[in-house]
Amino acid sequence: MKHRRITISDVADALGLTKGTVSRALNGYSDISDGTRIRVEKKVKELGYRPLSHAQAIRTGRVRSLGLVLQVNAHDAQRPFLADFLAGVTKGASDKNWTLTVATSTSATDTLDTLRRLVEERKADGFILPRTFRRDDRIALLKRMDVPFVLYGRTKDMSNCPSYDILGEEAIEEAVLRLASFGHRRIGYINGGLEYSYSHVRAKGYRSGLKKAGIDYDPAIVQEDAVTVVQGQAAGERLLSTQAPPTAIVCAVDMAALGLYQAIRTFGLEPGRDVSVIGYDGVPEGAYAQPALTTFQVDNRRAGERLAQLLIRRIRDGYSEDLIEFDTARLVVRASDGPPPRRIS
Amino acid sequence: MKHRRITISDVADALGLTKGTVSRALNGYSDISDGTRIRVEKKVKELGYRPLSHAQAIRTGRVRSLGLVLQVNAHDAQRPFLADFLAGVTKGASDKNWTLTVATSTSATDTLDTLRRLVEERKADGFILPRTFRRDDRIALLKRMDVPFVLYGRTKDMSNCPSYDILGEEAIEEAVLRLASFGHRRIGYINGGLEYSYSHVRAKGYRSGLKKAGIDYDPAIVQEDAVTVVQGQAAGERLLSTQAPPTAIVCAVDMAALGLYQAIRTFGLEPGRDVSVIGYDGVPEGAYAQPALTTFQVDNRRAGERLAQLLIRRIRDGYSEDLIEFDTARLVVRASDGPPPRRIS
DNA sequence: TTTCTTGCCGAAACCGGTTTCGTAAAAGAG
DNA sequence: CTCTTTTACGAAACCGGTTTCGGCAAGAAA
Repeated sequence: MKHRRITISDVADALGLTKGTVSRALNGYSDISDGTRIRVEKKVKELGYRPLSHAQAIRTGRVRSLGLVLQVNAHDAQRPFLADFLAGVTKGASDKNWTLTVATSTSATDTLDTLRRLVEERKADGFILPRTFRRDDRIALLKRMDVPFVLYGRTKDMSNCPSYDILGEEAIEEAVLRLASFGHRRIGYINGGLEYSYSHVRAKGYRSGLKKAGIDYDPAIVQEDAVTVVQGQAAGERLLSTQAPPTAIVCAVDMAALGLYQAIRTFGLEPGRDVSVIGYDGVPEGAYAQPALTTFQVDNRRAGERLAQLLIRRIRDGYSEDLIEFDTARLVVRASDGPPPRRIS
Repeated sequence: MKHRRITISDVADALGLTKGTVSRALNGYSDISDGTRIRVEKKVKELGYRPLSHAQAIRTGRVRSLGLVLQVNAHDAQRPFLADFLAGVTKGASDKNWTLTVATSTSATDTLDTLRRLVEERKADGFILPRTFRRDDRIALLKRMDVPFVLYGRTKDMSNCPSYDILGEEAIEEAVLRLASFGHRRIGYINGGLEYSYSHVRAKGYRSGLKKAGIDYDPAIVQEDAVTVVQGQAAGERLLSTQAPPTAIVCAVDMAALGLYQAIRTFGLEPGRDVSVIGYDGVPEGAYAQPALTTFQVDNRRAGERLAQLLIRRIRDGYSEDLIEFDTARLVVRASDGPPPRRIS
């Protein structure tokens, strides 16, 4: 025979109580004496009883699960950060005895459909929204359906939006100042796509860095929409083709920086020596590149864990102002930046 | 007021039926007339009714969810394949209206605990076991608890094990034969860890390839336990330090091949020209490496999708022999292999 | 016409929990 | 020592589905 799983009634019977009493004892109701509460807890451990979360869910409406919808067709920088991020999220979730339900989608509308389906079938009590856009339909949808969520990133209208984000503006500003302190005066910038909110954040850091360094902003040495190696290479070639090409370039995304390497070599120059490069993300490839890429490392595991905790609190206690957190990226100095080359001519 | 979700009773009331009848109509019972069945389906669509999966689960015992426990401390080659794999699994699952529950663990025993917890709380009806070991405790545990699973890979005792795997032996054999046809006679091999079943599979392919090429097996040019760049580099240095170093090296894992590149350069040689290299996995880094890595590409998205389908069939219909599938890896010819260098001396 | 099937649906139990409500016993107040 | 309040638990409803069982009505067989 299959060993039948033990239910709350088994626990109740073993103690001569009713299942209602056992349930209240386990859920911390105040009308249970300490004596019985302890007896119940002991018996639960003894019998190895664990409530079925979906049996609880039917009454409480909570499945104790976090939802995550990943859009994966975009063959962008999503890849490297995923494993760490998942590790963080599931850590944060399982610490509180929650689980994670993941789904994938292939387009923005597909993402919305998937979210809707998960909500309707109540597969999750709330959602983590990674890679937020400036204007994000997911947020609008979930707000309309009154479903809790937390952002990894920011968005235009942050009202009632619990969120966690890295201070990319600080990092990029620091990158600019660092290059300026090396003596660079022509510092270019390769940004990500403007639909992403992080691109605006980091661009802001670029400008404030220039201002603090007393350098004028020159749109001729700023590029956009580069999040892959190929796009980074193209953007780099455009920058280096300008009349007064930059001697240092900050990239909003590591993968673009790696593409920039190739562009630099196309011009017969050497990254790190002739043109300084500083990236952002901390992708593993950067450490193996030649020269190893100086970059700002983001701790995605920590991000995932914090996001899970924030979301659980949001689900349990509702929205409050203190559900907004920021963290910093860590500068990892390697070999791709330094003083500008001495002018020979 | 919050808009109450519509239940099966709402559908029943709207049609003047009982919820039991509606339930049977939707679940294909034969004692429902076609007329009412159609009326029910129309009304369901009209009202936008969707059953709560956890409400169904309480009676049926099925939560319609697949479980996946990833061990992520091992900072190995797991990383790149994850996004595609997840995309495949969730695709296969959601096509049948199932979902995916993921958890992570940091050690082998942690994995077992996590599996147990998910089973006890019934967070999943079955599990996908990635990266199978020769001797795998997860399999033993799930068999003992009578929980369905499917392997991505093989194991020593395959009895009653639904599985999907890539024919790594064929790929590696082809790699050896390809190198032999270029004229190589000293073909080395860098294997993965012997705890993984895939290492045995691919080693078998190496030997059979040698045999078909009429080359004797020489343990002096075979290395093991290399799954990272660093390990690959170390293994490569050992191979190249031998008395009669190989002119071509096959790697069981791409990341090791990328490490091998560095080892080759350490010896003042150039990968692809002086020493041919063929990898296996198809990691994206390989395409950007110099020279671009010739490798066997594994379609992890397809693997995930097939695994999900196999597992759902296993859960629904029980085990049968046709739940074992194999697929092939696709040779991607790039620039890291070719004829051996002409002997100058 | 009577009897036996068969088709089709209602009624109710059931799954494993949570929550409300009522009340006996114990404790406190007068 | 009575009366009121509190404590601590039992009883039962409830959540939203699924499944079993029984029976009415229509059609088939006798």
